[in-house]
Amino acid sequence: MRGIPSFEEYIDSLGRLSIHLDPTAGTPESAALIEAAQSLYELPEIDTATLATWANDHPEWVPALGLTVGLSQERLKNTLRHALGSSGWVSIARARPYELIEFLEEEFDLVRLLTIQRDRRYDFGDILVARAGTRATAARAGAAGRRIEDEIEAIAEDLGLDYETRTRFVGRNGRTAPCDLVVPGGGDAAIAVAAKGFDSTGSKLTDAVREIEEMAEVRLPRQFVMAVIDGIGWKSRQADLRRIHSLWEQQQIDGMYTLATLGDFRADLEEVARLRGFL
DNA sequence: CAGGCCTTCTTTATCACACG
DNA sequence: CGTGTGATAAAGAAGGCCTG
Repeated sequence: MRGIPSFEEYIDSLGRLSIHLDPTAGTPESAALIEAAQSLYELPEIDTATLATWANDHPEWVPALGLTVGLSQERLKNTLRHALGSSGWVSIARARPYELIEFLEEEFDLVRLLTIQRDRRYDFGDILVARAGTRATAARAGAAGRRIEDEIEAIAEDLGLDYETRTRFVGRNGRTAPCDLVVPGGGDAAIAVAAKGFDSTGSKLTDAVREIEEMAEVRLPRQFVMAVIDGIGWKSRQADLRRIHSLWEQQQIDGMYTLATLGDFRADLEEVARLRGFL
């Protein structure tokens, strides 16, 4: 047996896993996009009718229209699922191309954006900006996440409650669980609130469910647990959403709300706070 | 700088339909 | 009527930023 290397030696032996790719190298995906762009470029006229025909002729190129209005492939999927009932743009483009284009037009201004971008000349700076795009989307993600948190915090603030945000609360047997808002504080929690908004999908939604299950498990009977859950990402993650909903049905948590029913949230929060003598 | 957040990418399972 | 294939849905892993 070899001896155990020291921690420092281990650290020094860590290496890079990913390989670096030449950003100018082509891939099958980029080739398809270039072909799609060329095809759009050659359209003699751009309007909803010609685009519907185009989409119907090339269903697999629909993502190019998404990119035109600033929708990545994943966002396109989730948006279509929300609006047209399915994330499958191929089927949609084949069966109801007009509906697809009308939607992109009304919601995202497709014709205008395509028209002005198609004939524009792009320089080196534009390319660098495009490559830096992932950074911008990550920043947007953070902002979207705080949206719900900010909303519920504003309500607690407006009601004049003492509260803490983004912390853990203590439940039975001294066990703790995470929460996004707690009244009046994590150490003496009476009301714990989870805020989980996702416009995209992924296993993070499963993690969010696990977190709420943890809250339900740790809570004392007298502690009130509420969850504000929203975002179109849940439409592609219905099994996870169902798990939260059944916690509610079984009264393991006391309330579940979307941004649209935040009025109920406020009313319930106020009622419980009054009951506990915080107001 | 650990921990938290959402999005993107990848893989696996399920479904629908054409074909022989 | 079984099978194979293309497409969608669902699940899992990774990436990248921000905040306290």
